[in-house]
Amino acid sequence: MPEPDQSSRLVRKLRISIRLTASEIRAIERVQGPARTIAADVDLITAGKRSRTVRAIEDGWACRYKLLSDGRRQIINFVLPGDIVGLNEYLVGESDYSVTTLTAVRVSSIAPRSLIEVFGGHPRLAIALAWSVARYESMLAEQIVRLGRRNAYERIAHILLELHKRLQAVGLASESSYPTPITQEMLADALGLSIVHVNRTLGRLRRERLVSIDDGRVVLRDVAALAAIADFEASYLLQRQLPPQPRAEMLTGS
Amino acid sequence: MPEPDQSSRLVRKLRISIRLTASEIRAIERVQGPARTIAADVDLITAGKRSRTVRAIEDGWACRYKLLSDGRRQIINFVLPGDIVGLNEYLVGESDYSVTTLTAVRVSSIAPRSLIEVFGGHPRLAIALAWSVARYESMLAEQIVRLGRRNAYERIAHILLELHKRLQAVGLASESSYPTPITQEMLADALGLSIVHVNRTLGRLRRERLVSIDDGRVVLRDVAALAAIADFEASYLLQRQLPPQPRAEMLTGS
DNA sequence: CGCTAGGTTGAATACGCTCAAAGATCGTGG
DNA sequence: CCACGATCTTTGAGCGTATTCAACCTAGCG
Repeated sequence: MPEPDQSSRLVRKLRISIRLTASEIRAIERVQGPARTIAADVDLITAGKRSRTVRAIEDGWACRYKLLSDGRRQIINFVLPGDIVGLNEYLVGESDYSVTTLTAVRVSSIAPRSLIEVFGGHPRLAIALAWSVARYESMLAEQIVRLGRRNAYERIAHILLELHKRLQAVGLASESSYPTPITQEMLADALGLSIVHVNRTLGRLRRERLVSIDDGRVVLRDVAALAAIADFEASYLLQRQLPPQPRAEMLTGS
Repeated sequence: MPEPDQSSRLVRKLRISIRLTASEIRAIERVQGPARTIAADVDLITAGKRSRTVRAIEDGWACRYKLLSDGRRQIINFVLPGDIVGLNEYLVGESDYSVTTLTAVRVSSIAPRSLIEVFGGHPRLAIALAWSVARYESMLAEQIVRLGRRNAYERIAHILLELHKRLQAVGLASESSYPTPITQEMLADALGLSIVHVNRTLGRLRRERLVSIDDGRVVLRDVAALAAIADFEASYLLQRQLPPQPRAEMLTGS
């Protein structure tokens, strides 16, 4: 029986792209401050305001969203354990979007300077981080395809599969199900649909024994059929293991 | 009379975020190889293939897109002069998306290694690049909002305004118009609409004397009205000038 | 026990799609 | 030089997906 993985979610996430050494793992855990808990429905980042804090999500869900002036809301993407929030905003100095917690969230702060110091000593970690930023871009691109060229039925199937893969990567999903705080309203705002239509479409998926969401848990009853419906291709999420000495020259310039 | 700006599009783009010194400008121009021309409808990057070339677009239009297995196409974003293509793909080693030229395109190659060397000597250039990557992410996020929460009329107004601002930034648009190779099919694929519906909606915008696209030129006849319709907020594109010594510590770790 | 948040359902409507056909422009080959 | 094909645009008609409005249900909580 394998012993349970006790490392932080951030470590688990970065591990996907690179096999980390013990010293690298310690280095990551050193940049993370002590974890603290933030309640649900609190803005981590507010649109239009300066943002100088970088955080790693340890537990709980958040989302990045934007409001139109008439109140319509669009969720850009969901933020899950293992994700880093605020790096982009720190860089630009101010955010165009808000990030809000959907549940109580356990986060640790990261001092950007200490991040840089660590990268100096562990260039492969810089690569792992750059990789994860690149994967974030791929997720945004896939969200664009989802909204632009998939119908409601396909969109829901697709996003539920994506969340499954992402949670699996950090050890938070079983083979075919995962706990979730997601409401039909959140799904509607993420998928560019109305609540009513999400409800009806979820009902159809349930009647067809493909997915159900009950009691805070998504159960994928037929992953293969769902993937076919959604034209789901997980490669944009999967991160291949880099070779022992990956393209370190990229960042060190050596 | 101000003399015309002869610098490369890449320099002009990077200049937006940072006031560049003469030596920095020379450094940028040194990393760019000689410009060469690529025909229209040629893939610069092909989905699923390894990609090791990084290019700066000097002239012409391209787009990043993805095909679903049944042939539906979604354009993720348009790639304009001044943009860099392939950095993300170089990092991940392989791309999930294709990038194809929409017109003949003049590009210069950038050797990633020389890029790193230059950053060593000019840390502010690294910041300018990171900034432009962050702005790219903002554009993807705004495309998500456009597709998820705007109707056809608003989407078209919004994207035409965005293209205007982006082209203005590199000196390719006048106060209220710009040349464009865009077809109604491209607009449809970018905005998640059918060609027919794009045609009808463009017709409406033309009849209302808001925009017209004629003879390869977009003419914005009433920018203020368009911005109101689209709820267009240019802040996600505008890049503020950094202070003389910007957060260089971020990248140098000093 | 009443409030709130979330989920469910029906009916009418509207936005956008598909299918179909035809006009316009341009390059090319007979 | 004109005909032909190719690409892009335009328009009509009918249909379907998704929206809006409205009402009602349920569970949790103060």
